[in-house]
Amino acid sequence: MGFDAPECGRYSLASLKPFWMPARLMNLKELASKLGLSPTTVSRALNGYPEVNEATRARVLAAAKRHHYRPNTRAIRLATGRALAVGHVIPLNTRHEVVNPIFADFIAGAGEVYSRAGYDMLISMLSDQDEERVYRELQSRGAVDGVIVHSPRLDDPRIPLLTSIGLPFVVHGRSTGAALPYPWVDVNNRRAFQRATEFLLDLGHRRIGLVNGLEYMDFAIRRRTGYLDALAGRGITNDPALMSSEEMTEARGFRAATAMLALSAPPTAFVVSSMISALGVRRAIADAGLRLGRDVSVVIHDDDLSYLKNGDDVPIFTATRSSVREAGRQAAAMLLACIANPDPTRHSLLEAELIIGLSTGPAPQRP
Amino acid sequence: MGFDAPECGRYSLASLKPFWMPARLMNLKELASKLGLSPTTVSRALNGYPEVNEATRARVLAAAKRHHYRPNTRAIRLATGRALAVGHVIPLNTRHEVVNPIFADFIAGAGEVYSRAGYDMLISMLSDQDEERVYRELQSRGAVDGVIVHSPRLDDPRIPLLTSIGLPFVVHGRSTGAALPYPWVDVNNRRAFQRATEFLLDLGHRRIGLVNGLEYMDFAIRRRTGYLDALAGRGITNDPALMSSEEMTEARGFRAATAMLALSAPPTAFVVSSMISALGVRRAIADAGLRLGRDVSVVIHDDDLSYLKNGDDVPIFTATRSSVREAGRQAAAMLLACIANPDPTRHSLLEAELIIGLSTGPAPQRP
DNA sequence: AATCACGGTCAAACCGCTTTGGATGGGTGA
DNA sequence: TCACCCATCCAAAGCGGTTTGACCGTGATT
Repeated sequence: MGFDAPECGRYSLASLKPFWMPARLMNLKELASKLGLSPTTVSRALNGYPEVNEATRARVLAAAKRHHYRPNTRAIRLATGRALAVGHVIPLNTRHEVVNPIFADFIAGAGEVYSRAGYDMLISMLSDQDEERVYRELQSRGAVDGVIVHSPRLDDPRIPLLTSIGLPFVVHGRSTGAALPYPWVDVNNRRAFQRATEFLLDLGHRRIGLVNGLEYMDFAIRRRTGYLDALAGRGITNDPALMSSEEMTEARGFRAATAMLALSAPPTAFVVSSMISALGVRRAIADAGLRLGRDVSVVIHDDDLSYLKNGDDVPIFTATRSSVREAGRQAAAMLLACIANPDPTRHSLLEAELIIGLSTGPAPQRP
Repeated sequence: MGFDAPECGRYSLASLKPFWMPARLMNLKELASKLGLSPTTVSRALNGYPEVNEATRARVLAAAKRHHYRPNTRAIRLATGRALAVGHVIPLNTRHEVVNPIFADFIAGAGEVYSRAGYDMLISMLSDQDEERVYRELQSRGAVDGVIVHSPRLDDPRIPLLTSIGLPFVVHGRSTGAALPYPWVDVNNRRAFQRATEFLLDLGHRRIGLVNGLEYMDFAIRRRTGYLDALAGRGITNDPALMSSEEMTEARGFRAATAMLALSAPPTAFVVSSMISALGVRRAIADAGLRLGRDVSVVIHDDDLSYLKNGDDVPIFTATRSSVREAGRQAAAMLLACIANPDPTRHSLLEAELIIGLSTGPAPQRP
């Protein structure tokens, strides 16, 4: 308590003043006494309760504005018992500490909804080992009213955990094998990849490579299922050499595609799980002396990331597109709804849109 | 208050129970009475105050662990007057709502530091119009103890604003023209780009294109200065047709490089402000039938983003590399220091490392 | 033996807001 | 005229911690 003396010689004390003396803030009691009213009445006036005279309310509102009064969030939180905040717990891939690239756009969407509702957004990123501890603490410290669960895996342990400790949550994605019902927002990954694959089949491609994400992630499994369903629908047996499952980075995409293109019967097309992997696939195609969209076709899944747009006007890649920012908005809205009125049966399944870009064309004639 | 009845038929009420009945939590008073001690003593024991018997302290700690006691953050915040939280206000480019791609890695680094210090990290993203309002509210609501200022512009108005309202802050980057001293963490952008350009000059390149970010951003100006300094140092006059300043997206990088390569005297090398733009530059080079690293050289600035690594083992691009995650760690640590003991003269200048990749080679002989 | 210092503990005030349970007084209906 | 109602407003009790100031034995000091 009380600040230490500054230990800087170069700058005048005057110019430093604001650093040492934060402005004293107006509080309820002071505002009330200025108005000659009780704190009770002022509080009610500001919060729109009916039992206060409209003339009084107007006076109060005017005074509040004039004195730049903002109720202290800390006090509100304690008094109401609500945190007025939600948490996003972002798992970092333990081995490489990779942040999921869709994360920024997702929370940009979610943040819109929270700020409109007067909620704060808390982020905690951590290696996935101490996830359980973090969720428990978030709950017992009363830091948040609910959380978003990111990057669900198969039969994800976080779902029973959160359910049992009674912390409201919404999952971004789904978790195959979960025993309990839980609220979620997800893209129809299976359908998207089935359509992408069928689109290539319709163009005459028969050997189609899958460059997928790591298949302990739920979405990656669904995507593979869609890919396999499409092949099976045309009576094509799948070739394990044409299916890779890796982290979704440029380098891994490059490596996977290079390996497949070196096969004696190389693929004439790829379905790729992410924009970033696809950049590596594109590089592999170029390095092999082939031309994208003519010699080799590529369909990607496009999360419509703001900093990695699939082209300005014409899409570079043909893609199944689904805005992850919109998913963020929906998940946030659903979480707020769950906080107000818990109901694990809520969910929202978003359909991806197939957009045609420059990266696909008919299968080349001579194999 | 009080939950509404569930309106779902499919699931048994038992399985829903956790959704309706969050577990009651242990609090100080209850813990104290279980121990036959006063709340005062228990509080002091847990917080390591000296005036409590070590035997008592041990008892208290054991009981706290046994009952899974966590002090309620809301109460601590109110009682101590500290928010125990810091804010990151992320400006969204108003026109396109683009999130800065380095953001995720920066806060991953910052988050490490905060969580070790027991601080929460609050994110708010918003169009840059209502920034001022947000900072003021963050302050007057008492939601945070300090903030990180992202993406500073020339003579950024946020610096005098925060200084005057007395909210501790650290800038990630610098703001040319600021009148007051302020704490910052930044990469030596000028030096990095000077070295990158000199490296290309040493390889014999004479016409070097600059694909820069938008030059109302402070870092972009410093980078251009470094580029120009290097050219001037060799007595080369710069050609405005070889300098572009755009949003750092793949498509813009592609466009800028394509235009330069179509000049009658095209560049034989590029200095590129970001990994993402460089992907577009690479595409432009390939589309022009040229080969990266042989016909055309490229040096990029690499923020060492976790999801967009510059190659797995060998760097794809020659680059000036500086980890933005490390910058996040430093900024966070500095902010915590400023909160504890304000001092606007703190700063940290990180030097980028020049790493040689596959994208550079000697200038081709016949121009 | 009386005094002092001190380690260990506690009661109570406080942080700034919400909310419960009255109080007050003018208007109404019988 | 009197009881009753309703519109307004307020005092005080939380919320769950921290922190101040006081208290009380005990061994050391004089």
